[in-house]
Amino acid sequence: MVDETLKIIKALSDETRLKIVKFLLNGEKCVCEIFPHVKRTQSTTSIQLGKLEKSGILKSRREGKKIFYFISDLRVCNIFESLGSRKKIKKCRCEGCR
Amino acid sequence: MVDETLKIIKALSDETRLKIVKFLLNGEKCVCEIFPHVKRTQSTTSIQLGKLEKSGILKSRREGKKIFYFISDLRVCNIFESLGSRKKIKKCRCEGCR
DNA sequence: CATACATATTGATATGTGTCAATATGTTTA
DNA sequence: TAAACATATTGACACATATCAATATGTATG
Repeated sequence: MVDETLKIIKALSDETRLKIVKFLLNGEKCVCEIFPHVKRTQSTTSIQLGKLEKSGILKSRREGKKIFYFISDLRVCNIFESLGSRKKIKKCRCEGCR
Repeated sequence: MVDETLKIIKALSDETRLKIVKFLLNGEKCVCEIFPHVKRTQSTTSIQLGKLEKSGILKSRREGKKIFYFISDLRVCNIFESLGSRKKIKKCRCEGCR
């Protein structure tokens, strides 16, 4: 139980990754939208997206040349609510939110 | 808003610190109880307790020779609920819980 | 006041990881 | 199928940090 909790918290414990997840609270985005938003290189962003996906927080789908990422774990949304983020979650695609 | 969230998440993103905080969900503990529980050196434990206190998650009080640490931020308790920790929070001393 | 006890700090070390440029992979389009 | 586009991977590097043993600090007790 510590392990699973730690996995999720560690996945969010980096500025780039946290910004990505917060950005995705507005709905799915493709990589080409994400990396300018977080102000990181395309490669850096891709690496961090990979980690978020590996940890189970995000999922991705291909649409033509683009790949879209979206939040896939309700617990992540709950964490932001817990932390008093007043931002309304609009188009989160995770099971609990849609 | 990312900054404050990140601060809390980073504070919890280490196995030792996470174990400490989970342990303290049962109520305040002194250092001499904490470091055997997390299976770390007294010095290591003290360092991590210092970081948790600095981040605002914990507070401490002295009672004789011993120093007791306790959770002081409701958001931390909420995070564990968000993450589906079914453990009942019993004696948490943070504002929201007592 | 000297000693034992509880916790904090310091210095050294090892390990992890975030970042970027360059390159590779995969997909569409002309 | 060649070229353009979107994303992923690799290798190098710098930096952060978790850990421990040893020591220092602070508190009570005899």
